Amino acid sequence: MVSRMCRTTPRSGRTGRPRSAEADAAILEATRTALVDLGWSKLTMSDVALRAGVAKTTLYRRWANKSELVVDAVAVLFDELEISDRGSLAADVEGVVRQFAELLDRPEARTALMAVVAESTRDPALRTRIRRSIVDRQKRLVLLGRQRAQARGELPVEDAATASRTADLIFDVVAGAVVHRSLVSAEPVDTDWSRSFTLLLLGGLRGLDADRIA
Amino acid sequence: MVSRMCRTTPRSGRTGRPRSAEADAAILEATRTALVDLGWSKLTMSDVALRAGVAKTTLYRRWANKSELVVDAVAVLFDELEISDRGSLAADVEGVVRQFAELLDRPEARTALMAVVAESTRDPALRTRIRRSIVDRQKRLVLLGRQRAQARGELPVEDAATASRTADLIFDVVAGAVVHRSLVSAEPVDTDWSRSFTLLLLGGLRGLDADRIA
DNA sequence: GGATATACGCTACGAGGCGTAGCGAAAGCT
DNA sequence: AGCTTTCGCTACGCCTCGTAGCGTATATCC
Repeated sequence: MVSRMCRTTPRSGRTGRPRSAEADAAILEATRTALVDLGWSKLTMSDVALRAGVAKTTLYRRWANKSELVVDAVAVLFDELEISDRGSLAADVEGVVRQFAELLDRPEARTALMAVVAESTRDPALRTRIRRSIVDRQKRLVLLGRQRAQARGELPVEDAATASRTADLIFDVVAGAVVHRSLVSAEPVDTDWSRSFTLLLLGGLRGLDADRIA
Repeated sequence: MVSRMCRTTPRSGRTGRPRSAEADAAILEATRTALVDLGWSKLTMSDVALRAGVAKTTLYRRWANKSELVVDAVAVLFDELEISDRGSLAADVEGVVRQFAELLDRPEARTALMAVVAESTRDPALRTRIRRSIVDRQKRLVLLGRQRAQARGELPVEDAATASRTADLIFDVVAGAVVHRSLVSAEPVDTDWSRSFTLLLLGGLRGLDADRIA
């Protein structure tokens, strides 16, 4: 639960007045509500500072720009995702797909996510920040799901290298498809779609195994 | 090939001096090179006007804002995609995946695509513009690929409703996965990945059929 | 306690983008 | 011709960005 919050170096030296943790929390909260009210493009640093009851300079002491601030503000939302054991791999996948879709329905998430990814195409530092605080942390869902499925005998056990590549593939397919469905196609991720998608994914996984055996 | 280019109404009444087609082309071209040089966030209307050798006011007579201009400038890139007949469904899918990945490697495409999608989450007009000029036009690839595969006997023929839903699903999975792989995970869409992904997808499609029969 | 070091709130500022208004000139159409 | 619309140009008000400078507050170290 220790959110790393790797903002502008808070000076590892420990002398002087420490940064206010309340200010941190207020700023991130204000950023989220500003995202809801205004969206990414109309969100301004001055507005966030005003909402947080903090001076604008305080924001710039912690975050270099809007993108980095928003990544930190939104990252915590993704920690709510979890893959609960529903008895079968299909049910587990379907559950996490629905959860992810609900997350993307929240205005602060949908407006921020694509925007920071777009920004990251020209900002390597931002890209690694996104990976560390959002993307990589969600791979746990894939790993856990696979682990459970293997324990149930639904999926074969693979060597480490293959397992890693397969997990990456699954992650891109699941996250990509859900994001594309809800943000680009702008169609609902309802029960029907989730079920069809899960069927497609699991069938595909069996195909991968079959290919490996053959 | 008639690019609809539905910008600010060019006055369907036909009297008066017509808009310069050269200006149109110069502006869109300038927008693409500006995207390469500066990226989405640092691209300015003034800069595009300068590059195009056109007054800034001319831009605003045609496009309401940066997002709409960029959508039109980038849309033409997607028309280059084609699904050539490579003899098998697997080869066809793999080919279009690689093509799409190459497109997303171009700096003007990668920086623009996510940005306008992000913007569209708060701008319904922009969203429909994106759908019409980019997304929907690419579904032809899915439809054509399926058609060929059915002719080869690789895929069963379905009724119209099922076919439409399946096509949408495939589209979201393919486009979503490739975008996520290259822009979010920032990993290369190389031969290995394309092959694994195709295997997963085709295996999944067989699974969908099996489920429908059972 | 005092010295030091940092964070904070505040004000002010220059730089630069946005989008519009108003002008005279150009280029079509009837 | 006369009408209509576009074009290039200049100028403008509004807003945001990100920084500098100041006095004050709050920590740690001696």
